[in-house]
Parts: sequence; C-alpha cells; structure tokens
Amino acid sequence: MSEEKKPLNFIEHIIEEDLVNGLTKDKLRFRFPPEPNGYLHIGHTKAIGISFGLGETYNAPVNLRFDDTNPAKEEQEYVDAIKRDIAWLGYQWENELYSSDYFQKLYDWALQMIKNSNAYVDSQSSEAMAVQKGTPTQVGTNSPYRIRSIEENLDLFQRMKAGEFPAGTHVLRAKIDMEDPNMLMRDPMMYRIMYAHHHRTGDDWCIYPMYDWTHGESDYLEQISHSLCSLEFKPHRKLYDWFKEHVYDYSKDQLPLAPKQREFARLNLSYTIMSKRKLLRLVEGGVVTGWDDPRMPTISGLRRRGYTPNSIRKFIEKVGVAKRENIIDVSLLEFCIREDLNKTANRVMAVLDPIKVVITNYPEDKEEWLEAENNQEDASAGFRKVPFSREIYIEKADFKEEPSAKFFRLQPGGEVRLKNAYIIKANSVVKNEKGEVIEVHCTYDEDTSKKVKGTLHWVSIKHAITAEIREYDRLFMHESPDSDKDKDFMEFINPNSLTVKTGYLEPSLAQAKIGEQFQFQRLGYFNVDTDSKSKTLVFNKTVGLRDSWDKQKPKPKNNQNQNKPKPQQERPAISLIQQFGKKYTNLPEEKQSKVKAEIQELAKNVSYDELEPLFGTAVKKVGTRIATLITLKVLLKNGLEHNDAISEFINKALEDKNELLVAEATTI
RNA sequence: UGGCCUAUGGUGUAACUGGUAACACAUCUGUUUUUGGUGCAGAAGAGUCUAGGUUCGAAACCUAGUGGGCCAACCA
Repeated sequence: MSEEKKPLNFIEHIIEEDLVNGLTKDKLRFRFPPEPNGYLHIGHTKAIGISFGLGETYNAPVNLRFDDTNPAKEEQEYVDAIKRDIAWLGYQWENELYSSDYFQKLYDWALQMIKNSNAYVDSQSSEAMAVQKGTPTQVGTNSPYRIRSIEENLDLFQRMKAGEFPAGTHVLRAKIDMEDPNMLMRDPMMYRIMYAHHHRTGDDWCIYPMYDWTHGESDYLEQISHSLCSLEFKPHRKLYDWFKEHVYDYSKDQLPLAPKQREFARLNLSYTIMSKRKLLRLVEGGVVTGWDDPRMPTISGLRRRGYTPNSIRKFIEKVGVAKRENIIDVSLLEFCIREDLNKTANRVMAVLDPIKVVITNYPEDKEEWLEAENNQEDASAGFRKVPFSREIYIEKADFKEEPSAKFFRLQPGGEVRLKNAYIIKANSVVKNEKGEVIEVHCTYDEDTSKKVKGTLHWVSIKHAITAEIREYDRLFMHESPDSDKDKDFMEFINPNSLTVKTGYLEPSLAQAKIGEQFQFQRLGYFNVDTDSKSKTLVFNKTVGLRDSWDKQKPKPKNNQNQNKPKPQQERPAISLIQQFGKKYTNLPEEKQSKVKAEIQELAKNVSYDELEPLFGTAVKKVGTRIATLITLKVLLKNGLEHNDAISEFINKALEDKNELLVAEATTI
C-alpha cells in the first residue's frame, strides 16, 4: 500500500521482523500512556506520533491509557486536557483506559508473587533501604526482612491493603537480586502505603502499585504488542521483562501475548525546555501567562500561537525516530507551519509600524474599493474589496531616504507598487523637529501595467481598524537552556520574548473570529487570540515569512549562525593532511593533483614528530599512506635527515600493489 | 569504581542487513512573481568519532579507546 521503499525507522524494522517471525498483523496493538499530572507538550507529540502513527500505518488499535498510580500528583483536569490535545492533533484512540482499572488484578497477581516467594514485605525505613540498595558502582545488600515466611508476607500485605498500617511503615518488594548491576533489579518496590484520594478510585485503596509493577502488566492486560517509550526507560526493560515473565506464567491461557518494550530518543527542541516541572516554574513564576501562553512549547500553547495539527504532525514525521540524543532546530517546526499556512491562510494587509503616505494627486474626498485576491495558492479562496484613499500607512521600514543599493522599496524619486492598487512615486518628505521623516508625499499613477521592482502592502488610514498585535521571540537565549550544569535555566530567559504593538488593519478583518488565521502580507502568519473582545481584536504572530532581505542587513551581535565554515586554520596541518589522505584514492585525477598541491603546502607546517606516527598506518589505508609520503617528500626536501623508520616506510610503499602509492614512492 | 544506550554534512533522519553515503531543514545561486513570500532550477557542504581487526570489499560486523546520554524518588 505504500510506495515500495519508504525507509523504515528502527521500530518499524522490529515490527516487520516480528511479523515475519509469526506475529500476525491483527495482534498489533499500541498504547500512549501519559501520567495525568500536567499538560502535554511538543515532546509528547513525538511519542503520540509514534504510537498513533504506527496504529495508522498498520491499521492497529491504539489505547489511550492514563498511568494514574500516584494519586498525590494526578488530577482530572489533566486527564481532560490531555484528551483534548490528542483529539485536536487528530488522533483517535481505541479505548480510554486507566492503570487504576487494573488495581485489583495487580493485587491478585501480587499475592501470587508472594506465594511463589517472588515478593516480600519490607518493614524498614526508606533511608535504610536506600543504603542497602548500594550505588551504580557498588552492589547492594539484602534486607533483613527478605527471608520472611510466605505466610507472614501474605498476612502483612493483606493488612497493608486493609489499612492497618500508617504510610511508610511497610512496602512490598520483588525478590530479585541485590547485587544486580542494574539497580532497578535490586528488589524493586511494588507497593507503597498511601492514604491519598485517587481521582478515580476514591478511597478504595490505600496501597498503590509502583510504575514498574503497573506499566508492563497494564500492557500485558491490554495485550499491547509493542510498548514504546523513551530512552530513559531502557534500564527498566530488564525489570519489565522479569515481571512480565511471572505474570505470563500465571495467565498465559487467557492472555497469550507478551508485550515487548522498545525505547526511542525523546525530542528536544532548540531554545526551549521540555520538562513539565520546569514548565510549571515558568507558569508559577509569572514568566508566561499560563500553560497555554503562545510562547510555551505545550500543545495548548502551540495551538493558541496558531500552529495547526497538520503542521505538528508533519514536524514529527520529519523529525524521525532513532536512539541518539538530539536537538532539533526550531527552524524545522517553523518550516512545517509555514508550509501548511501558505496553502490555507488568506492574505490580508496590515501595517504594524506605520509611516504616513499622502498621495497628493488623489482627491481628498475620493475613495475606491479595489479588488484583492484572498489567496493565490488557493483558487477557491475568492476575492475581497479593500478601500483606497488619499492617506495611507505603509511600514516605516519600507521607506528610506538614503537607501542602500539593494533596497528596492520606496525611496525619493522612486516608484513602487502598492499591492492590489496603484503605483506611487515619492516626491518629498515631511520631517519633525528631530529630523525624522513622518510623512512621505507621493503621486500615484493609474497605469498599473508597468514593471516596478518593489511591491508594498498598505492600509487606508481612515478605513483602518486597529488591533493589538503580539509578537513573540524565543523564550530562551540559550540553545539548550536546561542542559547547563552550572546555571539554572531561568537565567537564560529572554526578557524580550513578547512585543505588543498596535496594528492598523484593513477593515475586512473586523469580522475575524477567534482562532482564524491570516497571512499579513509580507509580514507573516497571524491568528486571532482568545483574548480578543468583540471590539478589540488581539492577534498572535504565529511565525514570520522567510525573509531573504532581512538576512542581507547587518547581523545582530550574537548571531547564532550555525552554518559557519569549519575553523580550518585552527586545525593542525597534520590532521588536515590525514583527512585529505583518506579520500585521496577516491578522487578524480584532476582533483587529486589539486589535493596533492594542498598537502604539499600544508606539509610546510608539519614537523617530523607529527608525521612519524603515521608511518604505522594500516596497510589498507593507502590514501593516508600516500598523503604521508607526499608530506615526507616535502620534509626531506627541506632538509630532513633520512633514518631507518623513513626508509622502512618508503620500502614498504614501493612493495605495495597500489600504483599511486608506488608512483609516489619511486619519485622520492 | 560498575551496567546499559549512543556516535553519519550546521541540524535531524536514511543507506534494501557488507559493494564507496541519500533525503529534509538550514545555507547560497539563478529564475518566476502585484508578497525580498510561494513555485521552479541549481550549488556548496560529510567520506560516516579514533585506532586496530575480519573481508576481495566496512558507515554497517568484532575489539579497544574517546565523547555524549541514562541508572541510587515509598515519581512516572
């Protein structure tokens, strides 16, 4: 059904392999398991996209399972928000499920584990247990309670459940191996006592299962075939499998499929943070106005900012799936939203930083309603009328009294086209006492057929409506704000992440509805914010247009351009020679001689001590040996004395079967 | 004093399980254009972390080193 060879990611490879090895397609089943303790963010969309995406490509069900085993942190509000966000992204879950649905089953299995001597009740303090647990580099030691009898364990565990003990007095632990190099295998906790009200089970339970003793078992109960999670759960896999093997043993007749956990690298976006806890600090610290602040990387923030479900799904698709740590550049996200909006957003004219233009040969009381195309990318978008009159606004940046050569907007004596209207020519300017231009006086020409280089957007002053315009910049000035070991991410906050201004918009915008999206021509994409009132519209700038003019202007100081050439000068000549050598034999002849010349040039800066180690280069690395030889020749010419090492190296080269190498060696 | 994961252009992901590295974003040209947008055409940029090994042949397999990440919550 797909085009033959769309490359698969490693998870799809695993699935394909399982399918080949006997797993039938109808057994495929996935799940997305958020903890309802906060809002979903762009990082979650990767996990969502992977599991739900797999569901779509294999036509398999995907469960939405709330991992709600810690009543202290979880709330119904988050459940609702999560459902809303996933649905907004356009994904459909097969079943809405909760880990708490499985509390009884988990409890029954736990009793079974105790009966089989695979679990015991520990009655130490958490501190004592922490000490016994050891460290990553040091093995742990057994708890004194590890040898309790089955009967005693059963009795204690049942009384834990009955609420006979205060919180913190007992826990149930799996009996595995306190010396396992994987700390999660050192008798991990299965249950703790907790007198907290659960948003779904109320006060039915006072013991709650831990993540590890819940997650895999929930997967198993739901007969999930592939349980996908992020890399930090890799160490949990061993425990996941340990628990799984035991419960499988108890229930394989009813539940024949044993799920498989696999891990992928989570998403990181440059200039933003992804941790719920840190996001919460931004909200509580008043840095942003809430979880849905348009600067937030939350799904609700992106939605409010104007990102479409389509663009986000596209983004996730482009980001790919692998196992190495990554930081994705925001420009990819911006590309995705531009690509989407370019096709769907109607074009309008709005001036955000105005300067007045008076068209002196246009009658004072005249006005015209000119036709304007809504979206040239979409023929069905139709046309609208925009009013034209004697006095209009254009952007301040679109007029320059003393322009540079490449500037082709309005300038004294110059002509420019007004989008959807006439061609105007600037004749004179009016300045204030500070010498700043406050008005440009122009004359217009009704002949719109001639060619002029620049086209400006504009708005008729007397017809314009005003609106609050919110422009956003990145929230952090650091590419990876939460990865600095010494500095708190709050130190990197960009103080100018929000700019509010008043914009002058063409009157058709008066009817704009909340959420509606437009391209303000030549400026960017904007949507109507939820803060809008009927008379005062508020617009968010979703993203600017690509702007190749902007790039020509002098760069701001801390220009983060990552595309700088490699600092070749700083690399030692010998390493460059080595690099040239590697590709030497693969080069076409003419390029080869060029590279050879470069090597000879570089060789002047190489000392014998640097070169000698390369004599030992493996026989098969002919290129490197040739480069070494070329360099050696230069050194010899410059007075280097022959020695045994050199002679041996040359002799070996002469005996080689590679002609190039032999040729170089003979000329020495 | 350990275990596990990982390393491919600036960024991210590929490379049909060994045959000389592709795609997207970013960058830069040219062209079209009533958006310095879009579209179209094109360019530059890595020889796959390092060192060994296996092989006729390695980005891929093996070993070691180095760099990065994860692992000691009654969190998930």
